[in-house]
Amino acid sequence: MRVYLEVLFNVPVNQSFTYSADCESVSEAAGKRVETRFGSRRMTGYVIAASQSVPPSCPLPAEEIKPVTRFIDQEPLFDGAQVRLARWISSFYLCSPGEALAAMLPSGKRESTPDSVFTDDLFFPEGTFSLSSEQETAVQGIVDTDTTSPVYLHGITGSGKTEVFLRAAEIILSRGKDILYLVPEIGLTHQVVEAIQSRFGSAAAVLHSGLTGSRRLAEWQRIRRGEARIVVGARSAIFAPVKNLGLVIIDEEHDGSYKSGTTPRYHARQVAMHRCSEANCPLVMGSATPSLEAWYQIKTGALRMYPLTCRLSGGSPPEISIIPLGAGSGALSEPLIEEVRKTKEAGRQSIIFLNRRGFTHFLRCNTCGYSMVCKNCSVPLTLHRGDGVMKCHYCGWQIRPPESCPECNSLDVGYAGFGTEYIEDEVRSLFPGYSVQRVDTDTVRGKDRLKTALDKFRRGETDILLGTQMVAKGLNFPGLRLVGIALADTGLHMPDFRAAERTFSLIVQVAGRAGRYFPDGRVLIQTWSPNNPAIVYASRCDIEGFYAHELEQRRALGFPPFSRLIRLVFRSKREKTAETGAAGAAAILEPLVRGHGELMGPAECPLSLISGNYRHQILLRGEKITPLIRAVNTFRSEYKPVSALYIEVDVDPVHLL
DNA sequence: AGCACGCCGACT
DNA sequence: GTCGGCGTGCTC
Repeated sequence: MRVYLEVLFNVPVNQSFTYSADCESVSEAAGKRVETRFGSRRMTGYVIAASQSVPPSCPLPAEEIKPVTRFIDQEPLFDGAQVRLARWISSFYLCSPGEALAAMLPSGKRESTPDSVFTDDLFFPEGTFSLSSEQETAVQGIVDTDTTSPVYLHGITGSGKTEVFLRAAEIILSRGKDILYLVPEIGLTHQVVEAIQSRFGSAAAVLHSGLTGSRRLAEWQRIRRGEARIVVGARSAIFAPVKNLGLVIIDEEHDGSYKSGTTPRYHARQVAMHRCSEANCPLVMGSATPSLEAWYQIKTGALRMYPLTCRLSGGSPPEISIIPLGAGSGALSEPLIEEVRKTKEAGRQSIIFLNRRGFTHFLRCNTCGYSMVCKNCSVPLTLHRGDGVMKCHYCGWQIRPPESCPECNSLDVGYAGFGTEYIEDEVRSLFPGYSVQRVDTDTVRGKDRLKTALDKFRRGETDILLGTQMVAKGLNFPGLRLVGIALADTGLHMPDFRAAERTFSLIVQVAGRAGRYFPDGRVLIQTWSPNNPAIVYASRCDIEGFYAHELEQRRALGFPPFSRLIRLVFRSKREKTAETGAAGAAAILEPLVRGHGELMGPAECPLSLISGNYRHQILLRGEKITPLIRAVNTFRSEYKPVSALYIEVDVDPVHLL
C-alpha cells in the first residue's frame, strides 16, 4: 500500500516535507524515523503523520514526491503526545518543530542489550524505616491529590530530601502512574541512581550521559512499552515517553545544567511545568539553595514549600570563617595554611576549592577589593583596552576607568588576574610530604579517573584534594574536616546579574561538604570582598537573609524573577556585520516590544569573540514572556539577516556571557 | 543547518 | 583562460 508521510527534519525550517513509502497499513508508519534523501544529502527524518492521500500541506504533485530510503525503526519511537510537546517547545523556545523533536528523541540506530543485568527484577517497595515528621509532611504534601500546585523541598545537605522523593515515588507508582526523576548533568549523583536502581529494580530506567546511542534507544523503548516506570536522568530525561505521567521530581533545582545550551535552548524545569500541567500531576523540586525564581514563587505562594531542617546523619553545621585577602596576599593565606596543617595532624583531610578562572577584564581596587559596576544594571563593567573605556554588556553604558579607587582613593587599581592557576605548585611547595590530588576537567579526563581519584580520597589516601565544581556536589567524605575556598570572588565579577546568586549557592553547597560526619568541620572562605552580601550571608548560612537581599536587588533593577528575558545573539566572522546586524535588528524589534517591555542594548557580548565569531547581543525584557516571544516571531519574519550573520535566540537565558 | 548553484578576482 | 571566493536559495 502506498502511503504519504509527513516528515520533519532537524533543520531550522518551520515546515514538514512529504515522502512516500510502501507499507502494510497507514498506521504503522507514524512515529518512526526514516532515512531519506533531503535535497542533496542523506538525512534522518521523523514521520509525524501518514495517510493514503497527499497531505494538503504539500505543494507538489504526487509524482514529484520522493520515496523514503528505509524505515530506521521497527517499533514507533514517539506518538502524538510527543509531537504536540515538540510543537510547544518550538513555539516557546523559537526553534523549528523538527529541531525540537530531534532534541527529544534518542539517536541510536539499533537497540542493544545492557551488559549488566539486574539481579533483582522484582519491584519491592521499602516501607520499613520511618521518616521524620517533617519528611512525612512533605511526602503527604507531594502526593496529595487535592492540590496540584508544585512543591518545593527546601533542605540543607543531608536533610533527607532523597528519601522524601523516593517515598513519594513509591506512592505514585503504587497508584499505577509513572515518574520522571531529574538530576543535574554532572554524573556524580551516583547515590541517587543507585538508590533508585536498588529499590525499583528493572522498573527503573537510567538515562545517563555515558550511555551509547543504542543503549539509550533500548532504554527509551523499555519506557515506551511500559516496562520501566520510573526514569532517572539529566535534562533530556524530561522527554522520556512514560505512558501515564504521575510525578516529576527535579533534584538540585538551582543547577544550571537544566538549561540546554544548544537549540532548542529549553529549561527542563519549564518543560516539566508544562508536562505536569498537561498531565494534571504534581511537580516537586528540591535544593538547599533554590534559584531566585523558585524562591520568589515560594514567597508568593505559587510553590508550596516544605522545609527539611534536621541533619539526619548527625554532625553539626561547620564553622565558617571569612579570610579577607589584601595587597601582597599569596594564593593561600596564613589561616588557611595553618588549618591545613592542623587537619593533617588530626589525621583528617582537606579540600581546597578553586573556582573556574574568573573574568580578567574587570577593574579591581587591590587595596579594598572594590570593583566597578554599571549604574543601570549593577553588573560588572568590562575593560576595553582598545578604546580605553569600561563598558556594560547589557545596556552599552560606558565610562572612563578611574585613576584611583572611588571607594578608598587608593591608587592601586588594576586588572591583574588572580593566579589561582599556580595554586597547585604553591600547595605542593607549602606542604611537602602531603599527598595532593588535583581534580578538574583538565587533569581528570574520563569518568573512571575521576571516580578513582575520589575513591582514593574517600579511603583517606589523599591529604589535600584540589578541586573545581566537580567536587562541590553530592559527595560525602567521612575523613573530610576542612574546606578552603581559594577565591570566593571569581564568580562575583562575572558580568552576569546572577553572579551573586551563583556565588552564594556555590559557597553554601561547598560548605555542606565539611562537617557532614564530624562536628568539628571548618570552612575558610578567602575573598577580596569580605563585605560582599553573597559571601557574608553564605558564611552565616543565612539563606533567608540572602534571598531577601538579592530579591530586593533584582526588584530594584528589574531583573528576573521580576521580569522575563529573551536574549538575541548576533554572530559573524566580521565584527562590523555582527554590530550592524544587531543595530538593524534593534530598530525593528524596538517598536515590536514597546508596550510589552523594553529593549536593552545592542551591546557586545561579554565574551565578544568565540572561535572566530564576533558576538553582539540584544536583551528583551518584559513582565510577561508571551508578548516578547511574539515580538521575536514577528521580527524573524520581517528581518532578513545579511549573509554570514547568524542569530541565536535564547528564551529565559541563564547565562549571559 | 548544509549544500549546490552562480557570478566576480588572482593564478598556471 | 580557469580555480575559488562566499552570497542566495532550496530542501518533499
